[in-house]
Amino acid sequence: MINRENGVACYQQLSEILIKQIEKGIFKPGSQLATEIELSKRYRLNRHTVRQAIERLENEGFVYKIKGKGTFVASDKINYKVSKRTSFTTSILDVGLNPDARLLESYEIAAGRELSKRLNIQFSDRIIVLEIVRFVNKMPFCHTTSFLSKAKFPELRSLINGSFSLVAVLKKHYGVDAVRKSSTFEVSTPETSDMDILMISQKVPILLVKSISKGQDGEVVEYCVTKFRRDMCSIIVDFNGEGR
Amino acid sequence: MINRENGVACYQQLSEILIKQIEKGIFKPGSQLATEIELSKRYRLNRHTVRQAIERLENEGFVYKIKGKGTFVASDKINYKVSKRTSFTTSILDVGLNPDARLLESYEIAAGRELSKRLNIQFSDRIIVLEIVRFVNKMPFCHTTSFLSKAKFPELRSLINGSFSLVAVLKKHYGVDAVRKSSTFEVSTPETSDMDILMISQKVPILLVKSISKGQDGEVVEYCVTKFRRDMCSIIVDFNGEGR
DNA sequence: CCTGTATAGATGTATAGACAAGTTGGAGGC
DNA sequence: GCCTCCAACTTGTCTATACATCTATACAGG
Repeated sequence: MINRENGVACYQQLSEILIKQIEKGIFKPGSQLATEIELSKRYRLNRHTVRQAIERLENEGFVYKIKGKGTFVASDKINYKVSKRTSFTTSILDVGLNPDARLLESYEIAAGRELSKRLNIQFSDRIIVLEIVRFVNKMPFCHTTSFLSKAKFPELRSLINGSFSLVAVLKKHYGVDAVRKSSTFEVSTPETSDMDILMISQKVPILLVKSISKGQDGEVVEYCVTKFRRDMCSIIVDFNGEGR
Repeated sequence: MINRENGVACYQQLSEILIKQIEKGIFKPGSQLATEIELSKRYRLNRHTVRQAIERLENEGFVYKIKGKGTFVASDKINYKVSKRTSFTTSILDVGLNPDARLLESYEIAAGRELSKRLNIQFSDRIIVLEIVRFVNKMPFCHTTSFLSKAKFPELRSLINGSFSLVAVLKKHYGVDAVRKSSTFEVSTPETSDMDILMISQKVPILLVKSISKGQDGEVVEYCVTKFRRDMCSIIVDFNGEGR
């Protein structure tokens, strides 16, 4: 199966063999791949070479690994829609899945240089920080850190408790209609804390989305940084839609 | 420098040491990192362990490697702006850099199942395919494959020669005002052909953006797939702006 | 001056062995 | 029956060695 004379690295050949098998649907999502040792015997390769091959599958989001258990075929990516007005809950419900959220922490900090610029407030103004983990079908999906001006939303921390639709709280209690204005997309790798929260290894890339929302008056309402498990989603940006 | 008792993998410790050094600006973009062997001697680690550490830096876009030469500190990412109407050229000029493009290939194919759906045409209709590589400051930046209906733009292939602003050609010769309607963002890894075109190794992730543009009449004009070197850019989506 | 060769040094690939750490299931004791 | 503990199996980490491949430089020969 592995050609050792054609100049193509063995681990790349094995990668492609495995990807083809997965794409053909030979394995169902969640099913276990052959173990590293089985593969190394079957293809007459060293275990490290097999690991190199599987590493690429992991990076591409085809498989995930659990130490002590094995390597498993990943589920299809979720098509996560982002537009001016989409919220997490509606986006996930739209694709027929089950959204959930948990407020990890809420605290206050001084704005500092970067945040004061983003939120268009003073350097020493207080900022409310909300950290929320969102789940899809009970699996951790993304980790959002939101920054809002304390002066504008003084009671936000107590209001948010129990409700995870920030947009709804802002609308109901402050009459603010927050609309996404811009988002920046980057690929990164998780920090230690994110590894625990999102239950991934450091080797799995994450999609980093930084968004700015503004109110009716054009003032910045929220700056948020969301870390998506990149193996779980592809993100669809709708330039037109008001969403729903 | 490396603590072997605290339960943190050596390669992760080294990763963080190197990242900190780079972030502090000790190395300027383009400067060479210590070689693998130097690092392995300095930190008393095996060369493979050093390679594991550097692999993460490469994945994060901090460094790039050239076989036979060494490992080099990468430049800052380009903030590439995408909105309804931004074009590559204006986006790059906006950030003060030098855009360029080259038409790799143009050819025709039958639509087939997926493309006919995307372009809203018949299964057997002909499609014009344009492959364009775009450069920033002479460095390959992205690879775009555009799909357009041959019936709508019969002479496109000869018109496009020499001009790389597809939008301008459509406007000038067909009176069509193409506006981006939606874009899908995914992280992937390059195919063999992309590795050559974008001059990257298979290990460097790429950002895959699939976009749909429509004309004034609301009909789909273009479906394009763009592969960005993810180490070279972060992408900013503007939900409001008409761009320019 | 140009060219081809030799060499040193860099990363890339493959192999081998060892141990760590997490998971699972079964044997054995209670 | 239930619990504990151990053995087997899995992935994770580290080391060691060897050779391939590519780059750059130096140098000899034309």
